[in-house]
Amino acid sequence: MEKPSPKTNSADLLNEFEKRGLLYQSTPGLAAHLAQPRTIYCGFDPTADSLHIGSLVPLLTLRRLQLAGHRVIILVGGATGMIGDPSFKATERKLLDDATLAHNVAGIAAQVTKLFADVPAGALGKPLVLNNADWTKGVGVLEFLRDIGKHFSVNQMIARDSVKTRLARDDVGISFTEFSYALLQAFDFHEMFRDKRYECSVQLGASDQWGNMTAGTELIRKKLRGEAHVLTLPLLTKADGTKFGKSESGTLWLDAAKTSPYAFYQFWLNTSDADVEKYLKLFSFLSLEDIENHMAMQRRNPENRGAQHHLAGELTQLVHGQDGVIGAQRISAILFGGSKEELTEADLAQLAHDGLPQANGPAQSLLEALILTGLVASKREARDFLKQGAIQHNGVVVSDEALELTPANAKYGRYHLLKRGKKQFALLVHA
RNA sequence: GGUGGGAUACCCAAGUGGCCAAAGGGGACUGACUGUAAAUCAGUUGUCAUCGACUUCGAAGGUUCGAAUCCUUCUCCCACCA
Repeated sequence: MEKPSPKTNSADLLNEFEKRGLLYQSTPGLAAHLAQPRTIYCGFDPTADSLHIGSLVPLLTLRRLQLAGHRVIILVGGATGMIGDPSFKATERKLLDDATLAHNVAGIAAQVTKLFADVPAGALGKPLVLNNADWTKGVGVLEFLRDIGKHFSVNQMIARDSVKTRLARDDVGISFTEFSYALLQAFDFHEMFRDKRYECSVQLGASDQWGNMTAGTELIRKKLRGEAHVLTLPLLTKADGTKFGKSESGTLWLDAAKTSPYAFYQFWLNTSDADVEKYLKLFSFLSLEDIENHMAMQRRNPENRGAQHHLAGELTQLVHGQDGVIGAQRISAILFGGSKEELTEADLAQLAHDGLPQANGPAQSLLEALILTGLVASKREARDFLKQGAIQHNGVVVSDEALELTPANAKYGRYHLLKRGKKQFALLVHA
């Protein structure tokens, strides 16, 4: 990794970023540059039709910048997505076909548009969502190699750490296609810098993008004699060393249809004590003073998990809106509040309505119901869980796989609340 | 085009005729303890079933009583050379 450059502390905003742990590296002179309203962009690769929480730090940092009076561009990589970024990746990327790519670009564009809908326009205007395919598609190969490729030194490119990972391995290599990714990304920056509609002069990205990003500032300097800057965000880590952003159910998407607001809320609520302060600083819009207050209370009464509650509430609000938070909190209160025996019919109807994993069906065996609701992957696994005492039916541990779930033993003649392990719930509802 | 190497379960990786549903590690999950935390300890981790059966080691054929392991063809990947 290239060494972090000296950081200026002349601008409050960057100062704040640094205190929050949002600033990893930046180009010299960034603080002075940001003294005036600027346009700042960050790119997102359309590897799926929704972004996931891994993209939340850059997205929210863009939000901070827009709120501070700058204008931000969310760039969806319709063009670069065809290539795949090799930075620090162990193996060659899978290429996506055109239809998938178009679908993904559209999905992400809609998503970020919604996410920034409530942000006010600054001196330069409202946030923009762009697709780099718009200016990349029409460029010919010869033109590109001649005008852009000429400015890149292969010697420098292969010296980068982000590429070395791949060059060093003896079982995989790197294709020229992937190797070219940095050129395309630099070209994007160059185009948005040059275009009078954007005059984008700053790029934001994760720390693993440093090489690709500075390739852009170099290109702008050489070709346009322009001044452009970059700043990178630290890679998010967890205190116990495991990977951030995964839960039992897999990737946490920002799309409510892929990850329910309830599951999203629960993810943040389950943040460990060791990580919650860091997350509040990175993700929440609370001031540093307020965060310190939360943490003081947290240290006095860690079992209340006040900091986690705030984190979960604020982020669910940002991503899923008021309705999302209310639903998620309601389900959480019902499921983790009192005894399951006390659930009212309205509670259960609410759970079903708020998107708890559920299935509708006639009377059937417990084993079948577990599979139908998706709580278990196979009968084999279901028997395992039953044997281990990990399955509850309406609040009671059950171990008989043949137990018939009928309207007779359902709550209010309709609802079977099933639980696997400590936190996985699902409903079987009779029509 | 030439030479050599490789493809094993979620991932990494051992295995080179039967003792292989396949070592080991990671990850994940479950139980205990707790605060829906962390750490720790114990267990589970191909599918279906009562013993047991079935499918799986890049793909398709073949040899054999028996194949992840041997043979043939094919697909894909990598390195070096031209």
